[in-house]
Amino acid sequence: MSNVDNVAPLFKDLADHYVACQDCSLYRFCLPLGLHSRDLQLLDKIIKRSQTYKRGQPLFAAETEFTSLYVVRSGSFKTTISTSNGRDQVTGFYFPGEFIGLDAIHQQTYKSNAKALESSSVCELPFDNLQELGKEMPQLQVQLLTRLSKELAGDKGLMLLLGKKAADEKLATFLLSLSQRFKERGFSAAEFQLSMSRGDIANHLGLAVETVSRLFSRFQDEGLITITGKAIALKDMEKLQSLCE
Amino acid sequence: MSNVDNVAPLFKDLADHYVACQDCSLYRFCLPLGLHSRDLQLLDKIIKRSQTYKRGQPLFAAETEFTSLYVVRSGSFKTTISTSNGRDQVTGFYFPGEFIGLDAIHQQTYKSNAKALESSSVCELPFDNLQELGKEMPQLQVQLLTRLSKELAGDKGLMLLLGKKAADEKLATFLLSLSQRFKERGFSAAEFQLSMSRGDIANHLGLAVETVSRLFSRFQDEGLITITGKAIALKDMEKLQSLCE
DNA sequence: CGCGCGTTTGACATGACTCAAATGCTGTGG
DNA sequence: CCACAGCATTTGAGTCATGTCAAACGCGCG
Repeated sequence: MSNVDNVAPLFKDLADHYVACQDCSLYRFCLPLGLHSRDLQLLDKIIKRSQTYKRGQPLFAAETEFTSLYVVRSGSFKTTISTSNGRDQVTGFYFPGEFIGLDAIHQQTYKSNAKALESSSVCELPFDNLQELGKEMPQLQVQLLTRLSKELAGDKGLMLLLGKKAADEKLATFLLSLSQRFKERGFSAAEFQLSMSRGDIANHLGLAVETVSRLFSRFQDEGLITITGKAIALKDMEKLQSLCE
Repeated sequence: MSNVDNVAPLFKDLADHYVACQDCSLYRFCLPLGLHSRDLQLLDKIIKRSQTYKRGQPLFAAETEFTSLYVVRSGSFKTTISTSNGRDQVTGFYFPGEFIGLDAIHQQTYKSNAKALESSSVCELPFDNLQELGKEMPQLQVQLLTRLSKELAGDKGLMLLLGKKAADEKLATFLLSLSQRFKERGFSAAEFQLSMSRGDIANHLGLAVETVSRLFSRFQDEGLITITGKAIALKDMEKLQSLCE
């Protein structure tokens, strides 16, 4: 049994077969929210439910032509950007219902790399078609605007984390942010799987792998969490929360 | 003579009197770009050209109701977000033609504080009116989307800076980014005024004030820059550039 | 079953922060 | 217009959190 299947991907039921937006279990977190039935069907037609992506497989690469936005359908992804000398920063993790590629709109070029963290699938939204549709569906444009704004606000929070927080505060903030996102999707806020590696977490938080590893150990010793491999349980949310300020 | 007037604010000519979009010297960097003449006039009508803001004066405060987007007309602003225990992070500096408040759309609440860095003025765009207009002007929505995407891309770059760069690389990157933005606006890329304090720069880059001060001195010793007070001249762009990777 | 990589743990080095103090600039009030 | 008060900036010395290097471990995959 592969590592990938070992950890059941989120919303795995959506991975392999066609599901129209209106029947999709992600509907209430997703773009079409608030569209009328007729509009929904039009949107449905431009969505490409593409193949699945295996762990490590790129969804798109930096510096390639921007064609589509993607919404995670099942599994998870990470995005990274790189300096010219090869250092890179994990800019985000993406879970079902979340958009990937929003930062590519303005230059019509992807400026990040996006990779699957586990077996995953996406809904592909060809941007030109989406914009055509947007002309007749203001509500769709509003949704897009809102999504962009939400990611922007999240990134400002990350800037606070990266610029002002100590290592333990960073990790606590990260864990609670994941927890919150799983909770919103109807999963346990206290127990979940970390589909990304320690290296990815460390990179994302601006820390060394060793620091993250040591912190996981310390948090466990202090009774804040239980962690075995990729499975984590948050045991003392209040203390974690108090670490975040 | 006050400090504020000492340093001539950018686009000061726009500060005090009414200028229609089509006559505005910022037109080609601004929202209305690409709108038809008729649409431009409609947009013009919803814009509030509000009073000027003095140094330190808030444009809006975090946790207050979101009503408007703002475009800087003259001068400059900074935005900050805070942890619950009072630490705060400068999330951005804003110059003429740039949008402030885009991260507030999704929750209809400002989540940052915005403050003038010098005597400044803005165009206020009441969001509800803007959305009304957007329904009949897809081009306007596209512009908005593009602006949001651009800021998002910039923030990803800042995450790379905050997470992966050493102090001197951070400062070099910051200086060149300012240089680039001034250049785009038709100003000298090599010589400009730093309207923000050393403290603001340090905070924005995730450094201590002392570190920034020392780096300015070092850069000067090494012939990379000349700096006296708020006036800076970039003397060796290539070396600065090589520090950024 | 064995190789390889991700993870953990330990020892040490160091870049950047903190504390402290001198200096300079700015805005204010006389 | 000048003098003073207060804040911003610079510079120096010492500390510390986190990174780097190194090695052992163990899980997962072929």
